[in-house]
Amino acid sequence: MNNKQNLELEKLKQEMRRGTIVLATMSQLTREQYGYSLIKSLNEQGFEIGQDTLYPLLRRLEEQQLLDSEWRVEDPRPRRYYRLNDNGKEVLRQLSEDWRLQTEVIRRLLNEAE
Amino acid sequence: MNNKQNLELEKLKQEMRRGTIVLATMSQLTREQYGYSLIKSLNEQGFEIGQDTLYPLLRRLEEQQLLDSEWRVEDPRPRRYYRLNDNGKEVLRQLSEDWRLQTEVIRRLLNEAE
DNA sequence: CATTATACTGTATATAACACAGTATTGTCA
DNA sequence: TGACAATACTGTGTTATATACAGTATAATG
Repeated sequence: MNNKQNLELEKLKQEMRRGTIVLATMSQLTREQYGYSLIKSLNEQGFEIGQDTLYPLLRRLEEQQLLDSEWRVEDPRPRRYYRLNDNGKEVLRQLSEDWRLQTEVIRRLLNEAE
Repeated sequence: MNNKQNLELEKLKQEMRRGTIVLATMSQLTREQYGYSLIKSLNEQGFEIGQDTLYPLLRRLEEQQLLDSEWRVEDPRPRRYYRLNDNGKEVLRQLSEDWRLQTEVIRRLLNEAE
């Protein structure tokens, strides 16, 4: 596999991860977190995500009224805390359900391919 | 859940499916298929995909030299047949592996969220 | 012979991940 | 004490891709 092909492969993998980013992020926001801790936490658990991706996503989720955020200045350093609201929790439930169904479909497709 | 929120939810689900489209499509192309049969086959197995999505994808995969295609005019009707080449099969293998790892990570994240 | 299913091609658009740049504060350790 | 790494964001592109929309044309079916 040459260099260009490897690059294409990486792009395809990235594209695959793309769809899961919202789900992975929301899954961690049933309890309150701030951006940096969220990145660390996801990375430690094997889900790679950078600032470049997370912060815009958080703002978008807030626009869509799925989470609430709040500045906290009492902390050792000012931080913005994020947490799913009821709306967001319901959406997370539904996305999780959809995810389960969808992965089952893919699992079958892949098995068949072998 | 009001109308606007439902729309947002559908958009998020769609976004989730997005990443799986290449994988699902490629999984069916270890054996030769033409576009229309591919759409039918995927839909029957629970994976929704339309012409709008599939044909541009097939053209892209061919550009990336992951599949070969060929017009067949002897058929009752002219059809373009698609099939993964060796390159594509290798990419499918690697994507499948990545998918397995990735879904395992998400599974853990979701369990933890409950 | 009208309608439905089949089987594509081509162009346009919206969205979201990611890139890149910038700002500023808090440990830490030599 | 002063440099450096880690922390903790904001703002503005760029690019790739799914999807929308439009169009073309043939085969089967009742």
